[in-house]
Amino acid sequence: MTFDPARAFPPERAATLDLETFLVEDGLLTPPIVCASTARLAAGGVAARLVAPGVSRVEKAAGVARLARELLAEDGLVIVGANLPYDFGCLLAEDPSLLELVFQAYAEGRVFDVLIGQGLHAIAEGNHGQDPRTGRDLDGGYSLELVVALVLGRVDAKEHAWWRRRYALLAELPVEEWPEDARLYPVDDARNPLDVMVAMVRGGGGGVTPGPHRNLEDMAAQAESAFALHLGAAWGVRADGERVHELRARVEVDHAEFVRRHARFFKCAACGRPATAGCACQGRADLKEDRRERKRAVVLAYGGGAPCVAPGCVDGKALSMKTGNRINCAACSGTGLYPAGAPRTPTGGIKADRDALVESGDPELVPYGDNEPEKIRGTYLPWLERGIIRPLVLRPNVLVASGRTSYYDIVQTMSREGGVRECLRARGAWCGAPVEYCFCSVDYAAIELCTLAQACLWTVGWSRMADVLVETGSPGALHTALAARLRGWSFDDMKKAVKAEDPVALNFRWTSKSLNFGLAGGMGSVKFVLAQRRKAAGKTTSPDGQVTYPGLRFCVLLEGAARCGAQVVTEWRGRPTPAPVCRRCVEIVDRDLRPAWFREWPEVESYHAWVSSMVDAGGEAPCFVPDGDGGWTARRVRGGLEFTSMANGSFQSLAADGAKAALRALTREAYLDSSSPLYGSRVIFFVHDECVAEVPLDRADAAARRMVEVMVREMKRYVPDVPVVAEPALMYYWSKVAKDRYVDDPAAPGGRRLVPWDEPGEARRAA
DNA sequence: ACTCCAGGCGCC
DNA sequence: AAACGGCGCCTGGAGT
Repeated sequence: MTFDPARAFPPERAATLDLETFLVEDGLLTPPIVCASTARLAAGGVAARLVAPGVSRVEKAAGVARLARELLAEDGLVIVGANLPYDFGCLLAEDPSLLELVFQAYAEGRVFDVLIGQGLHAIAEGNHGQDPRTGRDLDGGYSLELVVALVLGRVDAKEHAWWRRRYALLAELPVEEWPEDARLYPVDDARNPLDVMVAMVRGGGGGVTPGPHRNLEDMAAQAESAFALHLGAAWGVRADGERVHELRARVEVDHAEFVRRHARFFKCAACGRPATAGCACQGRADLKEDRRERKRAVVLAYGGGAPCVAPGCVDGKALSMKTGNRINCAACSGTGLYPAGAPRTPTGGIKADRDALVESGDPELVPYGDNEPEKIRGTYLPWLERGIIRPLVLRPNVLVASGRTSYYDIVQTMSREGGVRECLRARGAWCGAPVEYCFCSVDYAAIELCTLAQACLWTVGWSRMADVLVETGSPGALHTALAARLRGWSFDDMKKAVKAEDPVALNFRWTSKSLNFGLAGGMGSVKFVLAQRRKAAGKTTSPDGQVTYPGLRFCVLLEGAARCGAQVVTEWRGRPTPAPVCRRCVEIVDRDLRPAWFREWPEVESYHAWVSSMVDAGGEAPCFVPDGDGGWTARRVRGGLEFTSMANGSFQSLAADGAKAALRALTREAYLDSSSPLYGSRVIFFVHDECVAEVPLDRADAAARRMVEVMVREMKRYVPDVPVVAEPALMYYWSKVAKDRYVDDPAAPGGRRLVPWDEPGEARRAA
């Protein structure tokens, strides 16, 4: 039976809801309501009206809440809007008694968000995040204005928008005294989503994506996920002032030292003079990095140095074709040096990233490449500092092309090292919270291997990876099993050796883990070697102990080479490599490791064949979900894919969909189910396979156990034939190194109670 | 002063 | 035959 959007979301049973509110500000995502507007289809057209009864803001807000209650309670009515979680968030702040009705509407699939609808359609079309008229990337997701233009072809969506950010001024005035534009704008804003929704489900819009839209079968899940994300985002997260200040002090010291040591790579931000020369602005302007100098150093370190021979290039400068200005010569990236042997960027520039510096072996460039404090200083600290006085509220984006989520904030990309995450602190008396909380973080173990195994069961019909998972019940066993095979040991021997932290065993397990995570998506030998020489992948010490390399060096680890990179290649199988790379490492991977990996998981070859056939058939991938009958179906498709995107996307989207289902279930329970140990907890944010919640300290153990239960249960609905494991940790400060830590407690299940693994700030400092 | 882009880099 | 993917933010430099 095919899905019919006009049956699932009947326009004749739909009403829009849109609020005008005070402005969102730091720490507050649910500002006071001023008025609402609503629209629905009526005989001969659309009936839209403004709701702002009475004189005072409080009267108006109460009227708006009454309207919302009527709409939510109307049997079968579909609520339509743009970014509805925002409106519901404001409503719930105004009138918490609406909570059950809101969740119920979501549970019944009666919430239709036109922004999500446009994203879903774009995913099917293979142009998510782009303006389909121009192909250019969208700067901040889908807005109502954009969607109205794309679906209806109307460009007047914000015609009366002058008042949009000024409704606070009208809050205490009766509506009769409002300017006409202020009365019209909300009505437009209610009418537009309804017109859009009708086109999305029936077709007939006048724009470039006139409808009917594809993928709307996934609307209910994504809309509720958006609501769950928004609730967590509005709750927000606090930063610990003392830790942030400590971190700031530390990185400023590090930064000053770094600039002093590498002064020749810095120049005055105001006048551009080298930091070493001094200038009139000194002390008043910041220093900034001189990219040209950085690239020159790379060219020289990689054996270049002759003058650039490009036509028109004089000391790295050439004349712009457009403006005639002197700009950097494209051939030498402005260095004025012929870049023989230097690593290059995809567009032909000189690659001067950390890898290029560190691998140059140049005694000055190697330490210059290691500038971890810069990212902390420039990216993480400014954000953390906003969270000292007020909570950091987040701006989630429920749906990206892969089916995963993103944030227009940095929560999903917080550095695991350097004490950055550890600045986020669970609320408690220290910040005036009425309840003591701790963080509970639960993440899935190797979930994308579990979903890969499930995808293979569906596309290939069998999976040795699934067999091992079922046999061991442990995703980590996939790494151990491969390590055992690579080393020629039995599984049990490898397991024991790893537990005993035998260095050889650990090397093999690290290597295996990397192979398992990289190769399923179609990664080749060269990129694999390059990826594993990143700092985060560990480190490798030469047999004589004289050199320690960042990352894994297979020539050293597996074949005892004295040095990595004794021979370097810039071309492999007739194609240039993204960076110079150790020949022996590539050979080991290409000749031994990669084939061994495919022998270990032979289903992947067939899986890749399935991917190839789907790419050949048009590049449209089903985003699998179980059909409840042992097979799969697709609630969403993703178009425009090539081999590697589809090879990855097919298990990535399954993991994303399962994790989102878990997020929804956790959120429902935390808000609605007073009998659950999760009641009163708040799932603050979501990092693909990890849910981070604030849970009341007095029931943290039970809440954590329940989070694990719910997350496993929900993921199992998406990954029915493979075991799923979720691992909890409690902590006062967010951390990736947090492990589950138990104390004996006869009253707790199993006689032990999960407790925070770290200490609250005061205890830490005293210690 | 502003926008745009490439490059770089953090996470899963 | 061969092929990791998915994000968003910051910076410096070019263009306007």
